[in-house]
Amino acid sequence: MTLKDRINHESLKLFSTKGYLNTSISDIMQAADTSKGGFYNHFDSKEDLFNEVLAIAQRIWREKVLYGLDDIDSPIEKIRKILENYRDRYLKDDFNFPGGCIFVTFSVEFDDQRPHLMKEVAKGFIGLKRLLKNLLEEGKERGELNADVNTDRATEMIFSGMIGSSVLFGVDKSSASLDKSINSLIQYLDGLAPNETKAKLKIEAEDHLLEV
Amino acid sequence: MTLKDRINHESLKLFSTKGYLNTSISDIMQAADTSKGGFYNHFDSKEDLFNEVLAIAQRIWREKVLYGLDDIDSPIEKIRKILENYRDRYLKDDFNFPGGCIFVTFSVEFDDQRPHLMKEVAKGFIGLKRLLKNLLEEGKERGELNADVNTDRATEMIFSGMIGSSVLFGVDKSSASLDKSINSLIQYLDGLAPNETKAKLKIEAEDHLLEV
DNA sequence: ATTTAGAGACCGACCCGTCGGTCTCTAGTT
DNA sequence: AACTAGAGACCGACGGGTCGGTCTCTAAAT
Repeated sequence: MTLKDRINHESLKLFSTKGYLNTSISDIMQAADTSKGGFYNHFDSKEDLFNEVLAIAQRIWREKVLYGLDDIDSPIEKIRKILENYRDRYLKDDFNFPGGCIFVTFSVEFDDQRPHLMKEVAKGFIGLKRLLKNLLEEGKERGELNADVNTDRATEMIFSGMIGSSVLFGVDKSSASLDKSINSLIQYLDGLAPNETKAKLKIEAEDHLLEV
Repeated sequence: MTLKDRINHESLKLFSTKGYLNTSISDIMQAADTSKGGFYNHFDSKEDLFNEVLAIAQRIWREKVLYGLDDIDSPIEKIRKILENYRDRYLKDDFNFPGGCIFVTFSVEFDDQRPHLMKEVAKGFIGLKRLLKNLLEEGKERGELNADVNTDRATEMIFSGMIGSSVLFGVDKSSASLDKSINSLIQYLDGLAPNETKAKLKIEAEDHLLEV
């Protein structure tokens, strides 16, 4: 592993835990076991490093979260897979992101003070949201969702649920509670399916008949 | 308005936009139009200021988000009111929190580097979650929720949805998109109600009969 | 009513440490 | 001998915090 790779990887970890602004070059030097000279030999500036690390983080995110999606045909099952990947392969990835979702960290520290950096980070959010929306719409077209499901609202629920879950995982660092919140999203997704809804519907209709 | 109040209020605003660690005493001095001496005459340290500001933020949060709850009997309607307050009275409160939810900002910057400060912030999250859970359970007991609703999961959905919404509001600062994400949560809440579910159920049952 | 003493609000120069970044030098490779 | 990766001394700006001092306001003394 070259020094540059080491700096990139250690920066990724530090940024995910401390954020960009609160990570100093000294922190990075120490973690990567190098010096000012070693650092500035490979990077023009801290912001230069940031851009490289962001690109790496996005690449890893894609690898982790979109893993195995091509093997799945159903758009709704793809979303389930995304949620599972997000939970198990991305947020719990202590090797790359010991501090939790790096994009959430970035967005919170950049939103009001580093607009030009924020822009790059926001692109990722927009991409994820669009992906979810497209999959939900395709799922609905294919009849995998109940006809009365509003895909816009479902997108909002899953998307903000994912972001919220990762913030809360950052707070308590508990795998168990991360599982709970992501599993709730998966259950929510299941609840949008027409067959289950209809099964539930039948049972309740019967109950209702018994009651009346 | 005394200098101390001014410092507290300006700090509240600055912390909500820039976070605690990235707000300097100089920033605060400038915003409150005072000097080092003026500042340290009222506060022992930056952390001392933080504790005071946190208490103020929590008080405002309660005032804003729990506003009008006592006039409502139904626990589920209370949750609806909380969501509406959270959307209109809290997150859009530019006077106190121009940078969005201050607790999210704090939690993201503290989670891995200021555990003792994190603890205080986390208490608020725990309190909100418990409040939601209690209301949902009470709502279910009263028959305001469908019998098959899992209150634990519903709590997770609403709670992480609220947190996620405020992060995303911080990113795009768009009232319209905040409305969309909070309204989706309200619609979700409505979907847990037994009457609506049964009405929907009936209609769909009829449709199903027609199809078969 | 006037004087005056003291409390404390407020100012800003200053301290030391750390920040991001530059520069020179060394040691190893080719 | 030429080149280069890396080391670390160094720079000015800025961080949180201190300190000597001024100004104002109140309350007791006259």
